[in-house]
Amino acid sequence: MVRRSQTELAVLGALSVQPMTGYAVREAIRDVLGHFWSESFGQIYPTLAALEEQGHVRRPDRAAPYELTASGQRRLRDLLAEPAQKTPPRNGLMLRLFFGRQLGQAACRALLHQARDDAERQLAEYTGLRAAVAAEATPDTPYALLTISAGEHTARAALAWAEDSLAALDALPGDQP
Amino acid sequence: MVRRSQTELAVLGALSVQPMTGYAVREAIRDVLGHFWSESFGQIYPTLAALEEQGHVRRPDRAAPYELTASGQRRLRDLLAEPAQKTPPRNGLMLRLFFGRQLGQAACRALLHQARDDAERQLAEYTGLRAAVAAEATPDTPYALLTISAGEHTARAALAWAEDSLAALDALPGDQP
DNA sequence: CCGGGCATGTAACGCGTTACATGATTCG
DNA sequence: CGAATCATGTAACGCGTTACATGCCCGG
Repeated sequence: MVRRSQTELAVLGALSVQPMTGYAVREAIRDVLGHFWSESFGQIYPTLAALEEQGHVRRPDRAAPYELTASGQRRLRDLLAEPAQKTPPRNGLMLRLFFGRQLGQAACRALLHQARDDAERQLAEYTGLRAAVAAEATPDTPYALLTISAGEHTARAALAWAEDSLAALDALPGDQP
Repeated sequence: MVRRSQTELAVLGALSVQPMTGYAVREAIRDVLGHFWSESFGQIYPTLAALEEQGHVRRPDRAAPYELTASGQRRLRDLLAEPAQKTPPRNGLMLRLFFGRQLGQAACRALLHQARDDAERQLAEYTGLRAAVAAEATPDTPYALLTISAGEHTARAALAWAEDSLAALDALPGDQP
């Protein structure tokens, strides 16, 4: 089974919004998709070069931003229609908590505090982001809000879980912090 | 900044429960940590070989299961104490929904249905798992329950989000399915 | 005796990150 | 004029997956 990169999809998607330089593509992915996607320079530039060679993107001249061609537009739709391949799970926090007895109860509490604070900060971020996105209504806005909503739900779940878990550790016999 | 693998940690952690062959380590990771961690054969065997060379694990003879040495025990605690490095986010579902206008409303609905069903199935799985783990009380049980609880919270959040989102798409002007 | 599970590895490959190198432009 | 930002790339490396190769042992 071939494992295919989804970098191409992310780059084409970014360019479908508006023409951009490679640098701007990276910024767009970091700032707009950053909550659920990431790409590094070392991926973006070679991908753009390959896309240009295949005629999916074009630059009027070397200084101009890349823009989607008709074939690139088609390619984007094809890639979007492919099933999303899930990355294998790798949650370092869970790995540590699972072996929490080896790590010690106090350290586990610290990890959970950290997780709670992270979730709170993220939730605030999403709330601000939602306001910013909702302000300007484009045909794309409803879909962007879907992904923000997912972030909010996830952050709230993480928050509740961390607090449940801190309570559960408190109820545990043994050294209290 | 060095990016360090956490495979070593997962393998040492598995062996901290009981001595195991490489094959059993893989099964344990798949069946017990599977909800938040994954390793493949191609990682496990070389890691075991390296750990053996460093004296962190030992095999009485070539057919026997690996067991932790005192130094391996120490190594495990050191690795557990290191901060969990988060893998960069890569959520193919969100990527597709974000560009949902290009993909089409009907296809988005299909993705969300799929997500809802997945979340429901997972939730049921966690409930069963919780019962199984809670049945046998060991000092490790409370920590295992923490990770199961995280799974439950996450699955419930995904479920609620998918249903919210389906409703939001229904409210959208445009082609209804 | 044969199929399936147990068991141990290795080789090849692709993906992705990090670090390095370089230059233009802009702004204080 | 010097620092920061914009901009484009390349090289090296590590991680992880997949596929391949091999053999043992046990139950039907």
